[in-house]
Amino acid sequence: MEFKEAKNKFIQTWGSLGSQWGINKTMAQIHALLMISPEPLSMEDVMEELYISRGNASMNLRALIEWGIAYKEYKPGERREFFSAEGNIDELARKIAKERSKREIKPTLRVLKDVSAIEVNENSKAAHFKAKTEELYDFVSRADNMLEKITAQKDNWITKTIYKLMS
Amino acid sequence: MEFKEAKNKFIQTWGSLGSQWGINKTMAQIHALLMISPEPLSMEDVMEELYISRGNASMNLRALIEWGIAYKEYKPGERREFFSAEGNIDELARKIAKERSKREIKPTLRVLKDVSAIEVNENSKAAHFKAKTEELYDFVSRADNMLEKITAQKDNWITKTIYKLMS
DNA sequence: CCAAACTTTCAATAAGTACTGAAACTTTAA
DNA sequence: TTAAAGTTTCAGTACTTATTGAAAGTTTGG
Repeated sequence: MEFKEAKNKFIQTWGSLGSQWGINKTMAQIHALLMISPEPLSMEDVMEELYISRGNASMNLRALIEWGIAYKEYKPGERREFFSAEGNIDELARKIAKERSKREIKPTLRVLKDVSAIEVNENSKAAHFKAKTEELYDFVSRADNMLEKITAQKDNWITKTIYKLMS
Repeated sequence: MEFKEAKNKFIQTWGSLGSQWGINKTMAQIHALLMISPEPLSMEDVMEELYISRGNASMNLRALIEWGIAYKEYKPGERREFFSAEGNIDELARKIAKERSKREIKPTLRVLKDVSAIEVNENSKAAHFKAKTEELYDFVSRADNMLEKITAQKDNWITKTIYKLMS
């Protein structure tokens, strides 16, 4: 396999991985492209490499920046903006975990808390519902907590976690 | 909030959570319905509760069974099949983690291994690509490993993990 | 072996999501 | 202050994915 082929394969794979994880395909592809580029890229570069429109590039670059996994850069003497990806993979994973917790886990916890708060009399279906959703609330909040603890470890959190798990 | 309202809210929330995580909405909704039902449900029950067609119910029930998070049950004297959800949440999470690792992480690792195997001469772009994808391979395989270690712990793996992380 | 009860499949279609492209907006340098 | 360079927005459209529903398939009891 030569470079160009490998590069395309990587970008496609990262893109489809993204869509399986609720991140849109183009956003993940742009991220892949920035990650493997030694130099920051202009929006024009991104458009040309991925054959996408200006609008699409603009929206997804913005989303990447909001997630904190891409940065705008300015080159001296250049008017346009350049973009680069978060280079530290640990940090990348940490930011993704944080963002998903904020967007998905936290809202889910709120709903679980609400729905498990129903009053139950002798209705066995309602009682079962209350018990089950309470159990889920408990589980999800503990899992979220675990994720926070794992990613809070500064450098090499994966290695540190594996090490601790062996004890 | 009364039972019926809470129940709907829970099913909707679980459904949209599912689609954010690459599981289809109906599959997640059926799972939610089975989880909160004290008794196994027939396909007819599922169709009526969620207002979905027979085909849809059939396909998604099958998918849930393939994932190992729902079971077929037979009642004496009843010809039709009944369905129930995995009742143990620890086990549920473990099975989901396992399935996603198999479907997404493992194939990604294969691609990362392949693309990082390119030969590089003095081409700096290719060299950077190789380094970056090797780094990603390393990270992802360690993360997958960590997930396996965490979920391998028999009961209460979340609690155990949190405890170990505090050391 | 048959027909009734039930389940699965899949082509057609609906629903949902992402993308384009042109217009509006913003910034910069002269 | 202006126009050129660059960026964002969003309505319309294309593309993708999920769902229906009817036909085909399967199982069971008599």
